[in-house]
Amino acid sequence: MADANAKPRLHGELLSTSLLAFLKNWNAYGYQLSQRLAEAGMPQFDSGTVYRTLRQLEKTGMVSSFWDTSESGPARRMYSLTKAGELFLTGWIETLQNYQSILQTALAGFAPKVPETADAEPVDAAL
Amino acid sequence: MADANAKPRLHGELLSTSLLAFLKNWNAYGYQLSQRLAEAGMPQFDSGTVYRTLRQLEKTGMVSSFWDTSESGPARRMYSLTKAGELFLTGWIETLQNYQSILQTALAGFAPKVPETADAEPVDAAL
DNA sequence: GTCGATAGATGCAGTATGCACATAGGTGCG
DNA sequence: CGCACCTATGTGCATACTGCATCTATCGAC
Repeated sequence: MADANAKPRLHGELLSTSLLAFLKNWNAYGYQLSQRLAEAGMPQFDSGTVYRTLRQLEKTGMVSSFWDTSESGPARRMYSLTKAGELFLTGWIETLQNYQSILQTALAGFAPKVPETADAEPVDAAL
Repeated sequence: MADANAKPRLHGELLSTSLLAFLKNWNAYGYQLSQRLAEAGMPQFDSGTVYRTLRQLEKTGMVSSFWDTSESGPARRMYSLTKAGELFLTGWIETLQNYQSILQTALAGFAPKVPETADAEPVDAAL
């Protein structure tokens, strides 16, 4: 999962959140979302996973979809965000913001309140 | 995975990154990290997963550890960040920052550059 | 008809995860 | 001592998620 020279790759909750965010003010279908994410500079990820994630989000009521056959070409499954999805998205945004601020705190010298725990001299990272 | 009333839960890369960040200027052991994360306001997560993740990070060379028996009580596995871990961490921080900015863009009215694709009027999220 | 792009989906093998439980050292107490 | 409880780490198992390859299908161009 975490390989030395592994490029960060989005999946799981991050992918879900991305998709919901893109759908916030935009109705789109899987192929489109997959492309936009790639264009947006996200590390590329599996389109199969995108489709499956979307179906999952639908199953849990975060998005709703219908087959769009108005355009020519293969039918598209158009997705749109539901109220539940919006709420869920909001929750995640908050969590991520909180997460980032904790990360920053941890990186900037020290972590959270350290009661009386070990002193732990800033050892020169061994390898 | 994404349940309507599911509270965001950290795992995967997010958990790995958290752990590495905490270890950046601080040597600590699993139990400690688990507690700090909880105290920091992170959604609570499985301690078993934390331990396993730490072992994994060690296996991939991100952290190194040794048994600390200096204090009384059960032996502790003290972890410290390696050079590789620092690099990996840096990469992830960047990715996450990029990720967040994309999220923000998507949330703030519209997503990434939309070439000529569907107009998609800002439909009032159906349910 | 065949090639390529679009659009979505699935099978499979490998991995990650949550939950419950196991192990063990140490302290406090009657 | 016996026992409860906290610290500290780990494991087994069933389930879920993931990446990769592959499959179907529609349409336009040649």
